[in-house]
Amino acid sequence: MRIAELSRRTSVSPRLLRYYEEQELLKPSREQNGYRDYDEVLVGRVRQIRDLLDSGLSTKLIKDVLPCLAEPRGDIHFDNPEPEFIERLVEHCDRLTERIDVMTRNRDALRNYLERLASAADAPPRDP
DNA sequence: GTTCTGACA
DNA sequence: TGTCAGGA
Repeated sequence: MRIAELSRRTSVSPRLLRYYEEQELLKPSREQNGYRDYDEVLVGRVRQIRDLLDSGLSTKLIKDVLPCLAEPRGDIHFDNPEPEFIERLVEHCDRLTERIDVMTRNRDALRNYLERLASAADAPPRDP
């Protein structure tokens, strides 16, 4: 499919899709006229890139981790054992854990407020 | 009409 | 990231 269709199906602008290619996150083939030709499976890959980016991972790290995540069940890539790489991933996991904790607390606080609000509505204070 | 690359904000 | 230019 061409860039416009992938863009429509992933809600990612053509500009960004070209940028992802520039960062080597995607490598679509080309039609004879030079137009990018995206494989069906890339729809899922683009969404995965979006999720990873949203989680705060850099495009550089995503580039290295994508092939690992894309691997079929069980298989693990050991060809990239660089300690630096592992360290970055561990750091990111830690950051995510921290954010999840913060969000969980915020959600619980809001939920609690909402519950008290509902209770107050059920048993309103008697009016004069 | 659609996409491409490069450049600028 | 969006947008514009100048081509194909």
